[in-house]
Amino acid sequence: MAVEPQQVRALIHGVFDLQRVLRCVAQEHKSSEVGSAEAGVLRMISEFGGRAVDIAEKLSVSAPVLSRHIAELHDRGLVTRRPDPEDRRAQLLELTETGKARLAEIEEARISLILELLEGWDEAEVESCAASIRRLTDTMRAKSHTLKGGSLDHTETTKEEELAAR
Amino acid sequence: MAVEPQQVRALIHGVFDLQRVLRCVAQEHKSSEVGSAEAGVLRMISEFGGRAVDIAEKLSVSAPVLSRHIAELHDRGLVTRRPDPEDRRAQLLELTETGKARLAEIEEARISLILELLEGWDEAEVESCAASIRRLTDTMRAKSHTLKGGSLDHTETTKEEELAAR
DNA sequence: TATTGTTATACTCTATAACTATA
DNA sequence: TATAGTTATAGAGTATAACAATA
Repeated sequence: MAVEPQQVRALIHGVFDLQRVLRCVAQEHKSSEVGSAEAGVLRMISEFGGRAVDIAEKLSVSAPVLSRHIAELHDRGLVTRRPDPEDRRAQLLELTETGKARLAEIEEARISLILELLEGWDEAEVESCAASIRRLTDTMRAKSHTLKGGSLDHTETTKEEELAAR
Repeated sequence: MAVEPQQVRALIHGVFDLQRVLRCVAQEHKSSEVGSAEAGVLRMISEFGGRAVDIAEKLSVSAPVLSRHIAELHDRGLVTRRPDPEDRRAQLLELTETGKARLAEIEEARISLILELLEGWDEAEVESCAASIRRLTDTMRAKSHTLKGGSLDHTETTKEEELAAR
C-alpha cells in the first residue's frame, strides 16, 4: 500500500527521460508545414469541434495561444470559423476538407513512424503501455484539479476522513 | 504479434495527453528559482558529472543550450567549472554544496507532489507504470538512433529481411 | 581537420495583461 | 459583471551558424 519515495523518484525521472526522447524524435521527423501544437489543435477540432473555448480547455492551453493557432490554421485554409448562432461572442470551429486531409497525413506519418520504432513489440505490450500512460494521465488530471486551490483546500478530504474515523 | 495502427494511434494520443497534463502540473507548481531545463542539468551533473559535452548528450540537448544553462547556474553559484587537466578544451562540471542542496529540494518537492497526486496507487502500480514508460523510452531511443540516417538506411533491415525470406 | 565550448540569432510554444464585443 | 475571443508583450526552451581555442 505504501508507495516508496524512491519509486516515485524513478517514475519522475522516467517521465522526464521519455519527454527528452520524444523531443528528439519529433525534432528528427518534424513535418515542415504543421507544428506539433497546431497538429494538436487540428486533432481536437476534428474530435470535438465546436467552440474555441472548449478546444482550449481540452488542449489545456490559454485562450490567446489557441486564438493564434486558429488564426494561423484559418489563414492556411485548414480550419473554418463561423459565428455561433446561439452566442454571438463565440465561434464554432471545423476542419476544412484540406484540414481533414492534412490531419490524416500527420496521423498516418506518426503512426507509421512509431510502428517502426516499436518493432519487436507485440499487441499486448503496446496495449499495456498505453493503458499505464492513460491511467497516469487521468490520475494526475483528476487530482491536480482537486488540489488546484492549494493544500489548504481540504474540504472534501475532511468529510471523508470524518467518515473513516468512525 | 501484429500491432494494430489504431493501437499505436491510441498510444500516441495518450502520450500527447500526458505531456499536456505534465505541462499543467509543472505550470501550477513551478519553482520560481530553477527552471525545469536547469533542474535537468543539475540532475545530470549530479548523477554523472564530468565534461559538458557528455552532459549535453545525456540531456539530448545541443551544446549552445547547455552552455547557456551552465553559465546561468554558474552565475548563481550552483555549478562549478574547472578545466579538464587532460584536455584543455573541455571543462569538468560539478555541483556546489548550494547546488546539491537546491537539487535535493527540487527533487523532494517533486516527489511529495507526485506522491500526493498518486494517492490511491499502490507500489505495484507505480512500479509497473514506471517500467512501461522506461521500456517505451528505451525502445524509442535505441531505434531512433539506428534510424537516424533516414528511411533510406536499410542496411541492417535488409540483412534481416533476407534471412526472414528464406 | 575535428572537437569543446561560447556567442549571436531565430524559432516554437506558452503565459499574462489589456482590449472589444456580447451575454 | 462575467465570458468569448483578439492583440501585444514577455518568457522559457530549443536549434543552427559562426567563432575561438585546443587536440
